[in-house]
This record gives sequence, structure tokens and C-alpha cells, in this order.
Amino acid sequence: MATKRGENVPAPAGLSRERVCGEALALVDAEGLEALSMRRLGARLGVEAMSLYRHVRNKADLLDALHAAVLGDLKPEGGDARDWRELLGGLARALRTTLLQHPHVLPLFTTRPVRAPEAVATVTRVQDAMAHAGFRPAEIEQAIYVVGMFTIGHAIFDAQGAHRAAERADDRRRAATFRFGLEALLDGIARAHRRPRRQSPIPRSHSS
Amino acid sequence: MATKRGENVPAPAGLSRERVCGEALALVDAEGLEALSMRRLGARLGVEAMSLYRHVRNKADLLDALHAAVLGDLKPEGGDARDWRELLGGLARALRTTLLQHPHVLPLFTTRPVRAPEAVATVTRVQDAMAHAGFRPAEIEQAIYVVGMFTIGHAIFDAQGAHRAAERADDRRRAATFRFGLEALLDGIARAHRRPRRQSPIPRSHSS
DNA sequence: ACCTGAACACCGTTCAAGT
DNA sequence: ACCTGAACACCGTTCAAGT
Repeated sequence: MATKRGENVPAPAGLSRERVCGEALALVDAEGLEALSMRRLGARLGVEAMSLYRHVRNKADLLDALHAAVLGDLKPEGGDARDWRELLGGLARALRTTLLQHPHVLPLFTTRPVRAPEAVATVTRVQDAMAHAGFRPAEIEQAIYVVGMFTIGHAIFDAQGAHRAAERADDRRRAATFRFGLEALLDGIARAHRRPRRQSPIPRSHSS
Repeated sequence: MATKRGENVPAPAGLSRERVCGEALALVDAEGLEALSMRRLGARLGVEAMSLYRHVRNKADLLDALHAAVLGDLKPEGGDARDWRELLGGLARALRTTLLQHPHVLPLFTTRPVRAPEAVATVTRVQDAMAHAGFRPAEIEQAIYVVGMFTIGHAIFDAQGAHRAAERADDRRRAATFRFGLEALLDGIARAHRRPRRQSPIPRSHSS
């Protein structure tokens, strides 16, 4: 192959949605979200920009795919644990790791709902463990919500600070701050579960 | 005025940085970040796009101004309190309110460092109260960091959910979830302050 | 079936020119 | 001093045309 000219010939151009999205993620990781244009992405794949529309509906669709791809990486550590606290904590730590590996994709998280099926599956495992530990559905939703909020907020702060000179408190300290907040939230969740929901004078049986 | 043609004549065109940024914020609040272009903004102000460059270095500069303007709104409630917990909690609640009033500006928070002087001043008041309560500088920074992360994370989730049909749990419940996480964090901060920092065998004076 | 060229309606930004 | 016209190098996207 590449017999015509020794110029560019970057790839055999067997395009596919996967290849398009993968290359887009590589481009964004390397040069930032603003550097992603259909024309530049096409060039990277050795193809005209218009060819991409065969595999991607839109630029918005491409961005959705990027968002999903990052969430798809999610590989929580303590996969075999059944302790809700370890599962939920592990999910948060895995999310932090993933987000910090793709900091340029973070703005998409402010715009797109979390719907990647892989991520949803991971969340389901946490939900099951919490249900098994006696949490009620509303409590479970709240717990996961709260931990997710904190984690994405942290990733945003952290990714910002990484560019700044002044507050380059070393990574160890930022990680410690994350850990501190996460443990505080897990404590809060555990405590709320042990206590009754609100101030109701005579709770019947075990709920309020 | 408006004697030439009864067509458009939107403003006397006495441009200023303030007017440019204010109109930009109005445009973004109304139509989203993507709708903001120099040409459209110029049109709204009754002026050609190029005139804006007299008052704004760049589009990036304009976005920075938007970010700062939103943070400038920050008006925490319990302004006269000296209780650190009330001050820090009030700051978080005020930030939440402001962010939810300008949801389209949220993506900028993933990209720009928080540097608006008004916001910094508010933060300084919280820092002073915490120092007065006996927190050490590192603890103070960590506390404010953690609460800020959580709040911005929450705002992102909340703003997303507001568009979605399925999870439109009513506002009251979302606010309750925010409150729950915030209180958990404040509890954690208070507890960490009462306890020793790490496992140090013989702490001196009053912290054990 | 898959890719392309040309075209359309937009961008941000510069610069010399108008008043 | 402040605003503008024309221009440049880019965008996303459509559509008819090529192979």
C-alpha cells in the first residue's frame, strides 16, 4: 500500500464509527476540545471531512460518542466486593481516575447526560449492593448522586489546577483532598441510613 | 432617535465593556453558549462585530468576563454571621443559586479558574472565620475546596436534569439532596477538626 | 456502498480606511 | 477616538456526482 505517493497515507481508510470516535478522542486528548473539527479529524484519518458523516450523524453525535467512550473506560477496582461502601467508593475513585485521564473531555459532562451503558451497568452493581444492605431506593439514588456530583466537581477543579502554576499542590495532596471529601460523604450516607429519615416522633416498624 | 429607518435601532450604541459583557450574558442565558458569536452579539447591540474588539480582547476574553460576571453575583445570605459553618454553608448555597440561574455558563467553569475578585472576597470572609475558629490554613483550603467541588458538581447534574423528562424529580428533592451532601461535608470538616490530623501519638496542647 | 467536490451559510480576527 | 468594509482562513453541513 501507499504506492502512489510517499506523502501522507496515514491509514488504509477502512472507516468505521469506532475508528472515527477513537481518533477523535485521541485528537481531543492531545489538543483539546476546540481543536476537534470535522475537517481536521478527516485529515487525521486520511479522508475528506464529508466521509465522516457516513459514520456519525453530527458533530453533536460525535461529541456524545466521546463522552460515552470516556465513561466506558470505567473499571472500578474492588469488583468482587459486596460491601456497598467499598463499591460506591471504588466507583468514585475509578471515575476520578478516568476523568483525569481525559481532562479535555470534561466540558462535555456539563452538557450531556450520563447514559453510557457500561457506566450504567457499573452503577447497577452499586445499587444492588446498597439495596442488599437495606437502603431504600430513594436513599440509593441520593447516595450515588451525591458521590457523583462530588467526583465530577473534583475532577473539574483538579484539571484546572493542573495547568496553573501557583496552586500546583502536588498530586498527592489533591488526591488526599478528594479522599477526605469522599469519606465524609460516605460517612454521611452511612449515618443517615442508621438514623431515621426526618424528625418523626414515633416511627413505625423500621422506616418513618 | 431612530429617525432614519423604523427598522432595527436597538440601542444608542454607546458601547462599553460592561454593556458588551452584559448583553453577552443575556444572549447566553437566553439561547445557550453556542449561540454566542461576535457577529450575533454585535447585531444585538446595533453594531458590527468588529466594533466589539474595542472593548474585548478576544472571544476568550469575553468568555472570561461572562464567567467572572456570574461569580460576581454571589450574595451569600447570612452575611453577618461569624460561625464558620454557617458562612461556608451560606457560600455553597449562594453559589448553587447563582449557578442554577445561569446554567448555560456552566461549561465555562470546567475551563476557567475562579478568579473573580468579588468571589474571592467572599471566600476570604469564610477563611477568616475558619481561622478564627482554630482551623489551620491547609484545613481551610481543603474545606473550601471540597465544598466548592461538591457545589459545582451538583449544579452540573442539576442543570442537566432540568432538561430531561424522566428524572425531573421536583426541585424540592434536588435541593434536599444538595443539602444532604453539603451537611455531610460540613460534618466531616467539623469532625476532622476536632480529631487529630493523622495518627500522631502525642499531640500537643488541646488537639487530641 | 462508500467516498468526494463544490457550494452555502456561517465563524473569529486583522487591517486599512472612514468619520 | 470610535466604528466599519472588505478580506482571510477557517467552520458544519448538504447534495449531486463520481467510483
